[in-house]
Amino acid sequence: MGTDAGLIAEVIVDVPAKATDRPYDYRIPTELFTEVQIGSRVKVPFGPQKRIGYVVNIKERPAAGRLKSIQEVMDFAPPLTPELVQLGFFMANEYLCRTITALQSMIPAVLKGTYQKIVRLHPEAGRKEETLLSLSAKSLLVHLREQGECAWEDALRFAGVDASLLRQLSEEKWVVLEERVGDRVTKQKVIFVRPKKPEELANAAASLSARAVRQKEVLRFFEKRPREIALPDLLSELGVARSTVKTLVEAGFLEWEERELYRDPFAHRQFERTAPLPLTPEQYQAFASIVAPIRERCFRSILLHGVTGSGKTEIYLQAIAEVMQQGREAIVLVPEISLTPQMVDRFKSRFGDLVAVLHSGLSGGERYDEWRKIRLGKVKVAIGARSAIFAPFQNVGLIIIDEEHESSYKQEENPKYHARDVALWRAQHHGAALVLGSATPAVETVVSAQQGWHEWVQLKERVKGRPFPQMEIVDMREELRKGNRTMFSERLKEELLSCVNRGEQAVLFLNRRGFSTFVMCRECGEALVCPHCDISLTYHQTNRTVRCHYCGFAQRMPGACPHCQSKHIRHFGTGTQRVEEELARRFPGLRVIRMDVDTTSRKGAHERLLNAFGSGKADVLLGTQMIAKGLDFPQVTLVGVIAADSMLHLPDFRAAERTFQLLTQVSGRAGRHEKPGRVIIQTYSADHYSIERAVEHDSDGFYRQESIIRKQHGYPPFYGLFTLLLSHPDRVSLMRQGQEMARFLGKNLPKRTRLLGPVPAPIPRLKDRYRLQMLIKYPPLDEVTAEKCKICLRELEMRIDDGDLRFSIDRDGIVWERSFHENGHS
DNA sequence: AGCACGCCGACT
DNA sequence: GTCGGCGTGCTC
Repeated sequence: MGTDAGLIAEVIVDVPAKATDRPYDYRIPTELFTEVQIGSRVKVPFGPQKRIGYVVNIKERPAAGRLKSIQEVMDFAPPLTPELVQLGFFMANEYLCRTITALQSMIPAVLKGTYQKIVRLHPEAGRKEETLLSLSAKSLLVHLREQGECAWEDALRFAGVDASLLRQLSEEKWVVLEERVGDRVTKQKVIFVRPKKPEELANAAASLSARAVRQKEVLRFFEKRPREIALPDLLSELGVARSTVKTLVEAGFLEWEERELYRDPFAHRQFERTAPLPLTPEQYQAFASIVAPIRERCFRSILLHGVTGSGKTEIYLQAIAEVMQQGREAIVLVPEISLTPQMVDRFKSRFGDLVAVLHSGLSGGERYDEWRKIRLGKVKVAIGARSAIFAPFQNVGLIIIDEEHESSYKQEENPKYHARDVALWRAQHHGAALVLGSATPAVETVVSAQQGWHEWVQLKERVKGRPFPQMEIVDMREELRKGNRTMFSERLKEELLSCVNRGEQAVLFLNRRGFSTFVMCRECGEALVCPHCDISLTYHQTNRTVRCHYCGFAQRMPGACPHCQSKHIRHFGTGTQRVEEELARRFPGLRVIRMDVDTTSRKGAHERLLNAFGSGKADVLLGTQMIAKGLDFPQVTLVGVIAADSMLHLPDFRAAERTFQLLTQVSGRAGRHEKPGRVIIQTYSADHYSIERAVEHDSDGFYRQESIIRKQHGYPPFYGLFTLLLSHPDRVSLMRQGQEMARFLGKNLPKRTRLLGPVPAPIPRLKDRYRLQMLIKYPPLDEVTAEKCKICLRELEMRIDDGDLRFSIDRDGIVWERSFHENGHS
């Protein structure tokens, strides 16, 4: 400790509290001079404790008098680059979150959770006299004898156990306090399977009993492809059980071997190298617009507005090749849901092992490995979901956001960033090209393109001149009048039948899972509501339960109304399970695959179901949201949307936009290959513009109309929006504090703003917490006012003294044209 | 967020 | 008298 000369590091400490959200100065010991860099993760003494922090600046003179020293540098290479540190400050300001929270969101989880603190029984503890210990200490020891060990946090849950007691017990050798590091082992054991005698596979198959269907399937697979394959891949590819393979190994037809290898999710897969495909004139023009800023090495953003099937991916691939030729790197963001093996394969096939893939299916350690390849410059392309925008490259030339309108680019937890905003910041920082690709861009993106902030490139043709599917609206009010009270219109039934009779496939889309949407008593009119959330419960037929889709609450379907004991309690509305049942009744023999959260929650189920459908094992694919995008099956010639208005009436200013996007995206699933496609849209709101414009393939018309409405109602992108959400376990306290906060805001918000609320949030109670919402609107393009709002909101947050009150702020309609670099961080 | 310090009630 | 409850305030 001392004040003498030397280098000083500014450190953001790993304490996500408002009081500690600022850099602290530490002396850098001479022996660490070369190791400590901006972005380094370090251990520092902080008050009476030792904590982790990130170096955000290095300077010569300290701000405070007495300085402590950095104790340790934790990694070989700093996990953050100076650019990402700067970005952290930007995000903290922009999204009103703690700097440490922003920085932590940029690195893989294994680096932040760093270690779990564990309390273990000391080996000597068994032989010691316990009588002198306090009651709480004894009860903890009893627990440890049973469990062996427990997490530090759990130990503290014992009455009377606190940190000082634990430390004392550790000094007296009753327990061991241990810091356990996360799984950062880079080796993995994988079993490989191969045929023993490839030439005898046919004979082997013949020798099996007729009942060994699965075994024969495996042998036939190897006949076609007599190479070795990793066991997990074999299982997921064929959907067979491990035991099936084991039987074949024991019978001597196959052999397997366990090998230790460096974890690489794709190492054992073979990729056919692909060459660039020739581009159509339209595609070439788009390619040229992207490549121009890359060659000039200056920032530019491009909205690539291309109809479904217009070949955007090939353009991305060729633009990336250009970037790599310059020795720069590319980041590709795709929505998690479309980060399918097919998608990844396309990139891997073109660029081989120069690609790192970051998706949620990876284990913590695998993710860390991929991330490290980026950090160490071993790869040139990073492809992944939202958080891949933080890929620690140093020389980015191109950032691509595919399906840029997707709501999954917005993070729902703190920091509540939008990957699009972060991408813009990084692209500006690097002088890179930013490509926003979509068939149905977000309204704000279209508007800012119209205002000239993005180059707007349209792709209006599908590759190989395939026609757009014919789209048809069926007005369900009309059906009702004709006496058809089922969920299928006559048109849909007709088309479904003829589609299946031609031997082709259909996709049916319904945005609600479960069997019915709500359960109501016909006697008293009360609906069943989740006891924790104030949301109607959904009936699930398979196990006769009612479930809350928000918190997971489930109970048996009651036999009588809990309010009036009447037996006349019934479910209403339509979910995927009910459609499935109805299909089975009306079309006996029809083979249906249902895909929703309930059928795809098991690992690999998603892929297996899609593979089954793709290989013709079903006539109909019935599903929710998750089947809307990215699917490409040549045999699909009919798409049916069972209730197009299911999301139209939600209390969300983006409801119309979402409906238009959804209809356009699902319609893109039909007739992508040689056979022409047809789309049937059932709705009770047949004349709504979002549905009409989608059916007419008139996106310009939709954006025009939607812009007018957004402007009229004062919504983004024509107004800026802060959405405040307050939640509290007690309704009365919440109401009172909501009123107080509104009064404070009313007094302190800058001029030119409007405060709306507080009103109950769209979900008024969630997981036993009541919720209130407030909106602050401010004029467009007015970043001065936005900045003043942020100051006011920070002050508001400082005034909260109720530990039970949770307060979160969402931002919308951030203005695009302002140069982020002139703002915020120092 | 932790953790120490400090100030009041109920126990040997 | 002291053990232990949790309010208050600080962390380079």
